[in-house]
Amino acid sequence: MKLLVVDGNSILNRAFYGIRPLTTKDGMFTNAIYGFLTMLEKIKADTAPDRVAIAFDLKAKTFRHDAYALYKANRKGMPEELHMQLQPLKDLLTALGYKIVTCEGYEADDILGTLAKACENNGDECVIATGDRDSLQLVSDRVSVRLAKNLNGTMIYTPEIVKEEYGVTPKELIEIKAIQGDTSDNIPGVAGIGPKGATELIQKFKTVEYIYEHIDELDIKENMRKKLVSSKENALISRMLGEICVTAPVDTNLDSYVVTDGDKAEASKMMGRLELFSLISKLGLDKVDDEDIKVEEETAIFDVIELDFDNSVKEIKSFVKSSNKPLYFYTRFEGEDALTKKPVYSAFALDKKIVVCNESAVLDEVLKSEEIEKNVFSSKELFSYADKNNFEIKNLTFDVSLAGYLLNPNASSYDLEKLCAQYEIALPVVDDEHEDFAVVGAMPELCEILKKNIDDADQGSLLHDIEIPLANVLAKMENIGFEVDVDGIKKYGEDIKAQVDNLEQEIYSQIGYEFNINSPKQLAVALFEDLGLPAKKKTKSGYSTNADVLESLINYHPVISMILQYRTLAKLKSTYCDSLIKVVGEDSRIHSSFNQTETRTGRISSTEPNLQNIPVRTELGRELRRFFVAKDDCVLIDADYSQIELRVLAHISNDENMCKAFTDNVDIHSVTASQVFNMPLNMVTPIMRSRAKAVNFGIVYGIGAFSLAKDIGVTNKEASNYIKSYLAHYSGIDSYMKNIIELAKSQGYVETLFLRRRYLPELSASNHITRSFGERVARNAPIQGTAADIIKIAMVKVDKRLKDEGLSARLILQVHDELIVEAPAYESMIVAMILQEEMENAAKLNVPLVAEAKVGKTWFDAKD
DNA sequence: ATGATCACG
DNA sequence: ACGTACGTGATCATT
Repeated sequence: MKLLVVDGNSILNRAFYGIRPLTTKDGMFTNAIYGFLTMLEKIKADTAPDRVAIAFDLKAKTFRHDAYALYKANRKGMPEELHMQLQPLKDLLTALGYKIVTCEGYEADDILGTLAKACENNGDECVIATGDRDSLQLVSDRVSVRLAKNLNGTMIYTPEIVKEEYGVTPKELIEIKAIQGDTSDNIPGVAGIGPKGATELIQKFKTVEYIYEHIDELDIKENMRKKLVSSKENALISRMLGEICVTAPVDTNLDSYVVTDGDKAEASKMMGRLELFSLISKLGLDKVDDEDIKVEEETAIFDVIELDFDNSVKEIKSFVKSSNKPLYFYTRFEGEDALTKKPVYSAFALDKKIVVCNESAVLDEVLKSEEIEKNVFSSKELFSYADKNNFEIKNLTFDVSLAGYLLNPNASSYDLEKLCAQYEIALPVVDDEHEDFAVVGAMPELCEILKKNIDDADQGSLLHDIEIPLANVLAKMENIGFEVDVDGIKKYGEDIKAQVDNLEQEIYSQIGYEFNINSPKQLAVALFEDLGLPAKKKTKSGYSTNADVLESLINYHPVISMILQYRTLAKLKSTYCDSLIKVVGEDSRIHSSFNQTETRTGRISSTEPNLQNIPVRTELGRELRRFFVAKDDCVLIDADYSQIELRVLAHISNDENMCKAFTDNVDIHSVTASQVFNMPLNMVTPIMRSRAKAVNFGIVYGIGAFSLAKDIGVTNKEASNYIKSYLAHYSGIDSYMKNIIELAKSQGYVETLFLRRRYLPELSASNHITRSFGERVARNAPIQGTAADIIKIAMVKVDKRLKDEGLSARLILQVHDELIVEAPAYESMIVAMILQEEMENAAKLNVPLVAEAKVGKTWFDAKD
């Protein structure tokens, strides 16, 4: 029989500190729970126990020794964000069928010791899972300790391995500790003797007791004997404190620790509430969960019926007419990319009935109908479908995924299942063959809750006037795509490949052997071991070889600049030539996907391929933009905002000096330089301007002197002076930065000018790194988010203007502060005007918004 | 699957 | 004493 004993508090601690903070929407921390359960699964998989006991400390006020209580009292308690996870975890473990063991007046350690001892006595096997080395003293022939070093690394300790690592038997570890002490456990030990001395003494004399009994006769160096004598009392107390108790009054009958079925439905429900959806499936709870909740909540039973065109339309129309409510439906799309995506079926939630139809004509009929008010799951896919089939969608009033995103942009996805779980909406019961459709039956209720929450957050306009219309614009952008010159890219790629090959050979000859330059690990060996160059920065898995580090080494060895060059070119080749070519459609155009529910700030993102990070900063990289072209007889009109984030900052903070700078339309970085360096504008040098520019960026990101110093290559002190001077001159920004944190703490979130929210649970973290991150985000999110809102508004307005004025020009790309339109050459002037006008008038700020449009045959030409 | 690196705003 | 700017996505190597 094999018993697994888990040191609950210790593993919980590891999980909490080892996993980045995860929280639910309303700020409940869940990272430790998540980590604990993940680790528990791993431990079980590794050790295959027959029985499991999970030991926790009680919130014990009494300890078994008074002296111990005194020492322990100094120990720091758990941080609140860990403590709040403790009871939910225990409840969850119980629901999962585990036996939790606690013992009044004893610590988890003692429970481990007692159970381990019991196994030993009965001839059973025991594995102790902990993160705490204290338990190593329990190791024996029948007891092993599985020590979690960090999230990935674990060590199994047997008596042999303890001996190997410590040079003593497990029992003797207690003796060592008595002398060496342990500050984290407040065990004093012998002052002046550390691990080395303690180990030596115990290797020679085995026990503390023996040492003190024969203190005068033993062969010990005089100064060490002195230390031992003067700390005798502490040593004896320490000996007592350090030994784990093996006689705690806990149930030692192993059959009490069988893992039962527990209450899986309850467990799954609890995890749903904690928004730990990935765990539900990881623990294999999916199916059980749904049904049990349904029964418990007495949810309605829905019929799922598959109908043909005539009957579907009949049912839908009669529902709409009689219920006087919107139509709720989900359309399933399948396909590789924007062009091949097709509707497979649509499922409509009617009264206690889900009508499924795979004839797209039904979908067409519904989408075109002005009478049918539509609540949908993903409007972008529907808009895309309508666009491809040349009709317009009428009366689409609600999009579940967009609403879910606005309410909590921190979530990782917004599918119906997840949203229903998050908002605790029970799925209806349907027959076995139609389980997949059950979520559709929950849509009316889900929409009701989402709408209420959107109203409560005052986000109605953001959803209806910005995001939903934008979904239509994005869908059209995806469908149109961006024409590329494939042959041009190929030639360019071949040219680069030749250079990469050359560099590769040269690097090999410089280093003296062939290796994979793309492997940071192998490169680190080559540079820092074989060439003996100084390693500057460490990463988790070794020495960093990033561009910063390499640049600092550039004068040490000629191979460094070759490697830098190699990296640049290899990236250009693989990401921007080879991969780009693979995603060019039959129509010679690239159809990127624009994701509207991805970023936490409100920006859109672009994937497959990402067209928002096409090179521009280096000359060679920028060349690539020559192959992004307008189609025959057309041109590209590229318009970008000037300093939109700083203008937004000027508006939000209403800082007098910064607002004036923008109103006067003067160069903001020069003005900042003159403020920071305290001199007239005409005395500002290019270096001063570039430093001031870095400060401006830093301020937007939430700034720290260290990072600013690193960025512009000045001392920490200088950087901190810049910041001080900046905030003194822009006092409005200073007070904004202070106030926004207070506001964020008190309301739990920050918001943009257009009421887009971002929740900031990090602000209540006790870990200062996490908290500082939260503070930077609190400063940055309203700025970046408002800028995102503004360009979204501009996109909707530009799209409408182009249509209203009967132009053939079309928006094809957005890059955060830049819009690109493809238009017949003869429309270029009017389009440039429209772009500038709509972008500049997208929002009314305290400072003017400025946008500039340029025309060219290729993206390269239209960019400057 | 995760980390390191590097492309963009 | 800490570790260090905000937001993304793709690639390659490695586990």
